[in-house]
Amino acid sequence: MSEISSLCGINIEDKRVPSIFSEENCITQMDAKEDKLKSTKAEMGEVKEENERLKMMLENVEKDYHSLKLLFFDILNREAPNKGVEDSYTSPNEVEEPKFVSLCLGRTPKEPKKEDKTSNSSKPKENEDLEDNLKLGLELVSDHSPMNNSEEVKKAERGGTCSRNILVRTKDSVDEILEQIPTKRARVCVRARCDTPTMHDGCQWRKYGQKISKGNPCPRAYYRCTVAAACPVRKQVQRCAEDMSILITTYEGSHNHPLPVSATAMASTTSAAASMLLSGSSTSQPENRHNSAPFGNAPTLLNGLNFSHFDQPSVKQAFLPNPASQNLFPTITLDLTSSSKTTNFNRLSSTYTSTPRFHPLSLSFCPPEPNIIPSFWGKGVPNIGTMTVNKTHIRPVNIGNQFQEHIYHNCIKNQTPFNEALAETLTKAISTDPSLRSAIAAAVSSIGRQGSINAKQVGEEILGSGLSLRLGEHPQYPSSNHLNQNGKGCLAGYFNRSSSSPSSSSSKVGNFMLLQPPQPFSISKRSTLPSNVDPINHWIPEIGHMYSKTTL
DNA sequence: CGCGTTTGACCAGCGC
DNA sequence: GCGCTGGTCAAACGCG
Repeated sequence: MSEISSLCGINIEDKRVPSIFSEENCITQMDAKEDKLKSTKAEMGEVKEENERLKMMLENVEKDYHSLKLLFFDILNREAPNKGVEDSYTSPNEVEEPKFVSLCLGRTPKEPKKEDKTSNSSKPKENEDLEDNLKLGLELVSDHSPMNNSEEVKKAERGGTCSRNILVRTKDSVDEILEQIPTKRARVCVRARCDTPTMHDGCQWRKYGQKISKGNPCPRAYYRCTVAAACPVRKQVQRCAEDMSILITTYEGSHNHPLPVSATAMASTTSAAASMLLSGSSTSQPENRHNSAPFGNAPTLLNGLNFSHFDQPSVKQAFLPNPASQNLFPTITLDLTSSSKTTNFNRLSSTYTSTPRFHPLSLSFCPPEPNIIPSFWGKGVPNIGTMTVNKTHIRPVNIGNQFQEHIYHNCIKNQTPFNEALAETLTKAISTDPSLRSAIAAAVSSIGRQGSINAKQVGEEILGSGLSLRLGEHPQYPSSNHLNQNGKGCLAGYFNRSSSSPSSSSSKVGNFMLLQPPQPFSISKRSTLPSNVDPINHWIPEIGHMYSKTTL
């Protein structure tokens, strides 16, 4: 009763209750309040149900998160021995599918500077770094930690936080490990021919600064992503001093927001490149350093792409607009130009004298020698797709990918022409490496945009015309060897195959949408990984990672 | 007037 | 410690 009375807002005992309040009025009001109470209770019930549902969802998410963690470390544990093994290649039929691909380009705020301050006053020495990398890489195999924790942290910080190595070594503490994952911050440098001040990559950028950097008369512009308020992604844009038509765009960080479809191509490119970098940059084996070609940093063929691994102390950074600062971060360069020759690596390499903490990777689509391999992009389109073949550049480099070795072994063991080996390997690479697929897709998309050609059109041209991308048979190609000229092709065949799969995240055949990275899927979807999710690419938006795993 | 760009100042890291 | 350099900030400016 007291409850009801209180609900009426009337204090029955209150002597000040006006006499005009008749009992009838009070009862009417009480009825109204009771109705209100009932409705409130009903609402509370609904809220409780909703709460229960949310709890269940949270539990599912936590379960999923836990299982993913377990899976993650299971993969790491299985992958660790392979990484260190001298020859991880088994057989063409046993090409290991990529377990997962991290697309995190470094989500952490600008912690390195602070950490550097507090970690160790002693300055890093390149040899130490190299040794550190080597040590850490070996520890991946041995799972043995000769260093104490503080040393470990110092080394990690000085060496650029090789989080993956730390991961393996401290796998007992999963949460602690996961916290360290984002500490490795990668940069992706994209070189592309572009007439406009900046490359159109689909994102919204706000310029916040411009500087004249040393060694380049062209100013460097600094941009922030403005798609989301707190997006940490930044990019630096600078014209190449050697060739003003080349625009060097360096991306840093990962978007913390859904990307526009038009932006996913470049984002996936940089992410894929960064994932390659992060997955392999720390596991260079010493023999690679010593057995390198005289070029040393000669681009090595990986997945049919020119992949330079600058892992020699003498090798300086190339193509990087800000060599000094970028040493703080692992950097991968995607060369989407066609003019740069292999020699550029040498020439530019000597331009900079700083010692990289990280050994930048260059993912080049350019021919080291002209006319040595068919380029397969059409005229009028920036020729970024020139697959390069040059035997002298082939050497197995353990950068976390077996494809290169695959090619190598195909050539050596099977006595097959390199080009055929490449064709076979590339096909397999594309079919098994989602990051590569994404990179190629994005590259093609960006071609379309840069060349004022609709990417969709390009894709349709390529896919719809039944292409002939027989990479190994360049004599069949005329000088230009454009992919979209005629014929049928491995790439097209693959893309068509992949797109025809009902489980593919994007289903448009003959449209380059199919090459876009999978759209972020919701938590509820992630918890069960339904069949309509791309079984290869799983985008985890919350942590900015793309997991590529067929059996997640 | 709002938004984006420009540009000089400031700060931090690094090498000498 | 000092100077150089890269990166960032923020006020001024310009444009629609």
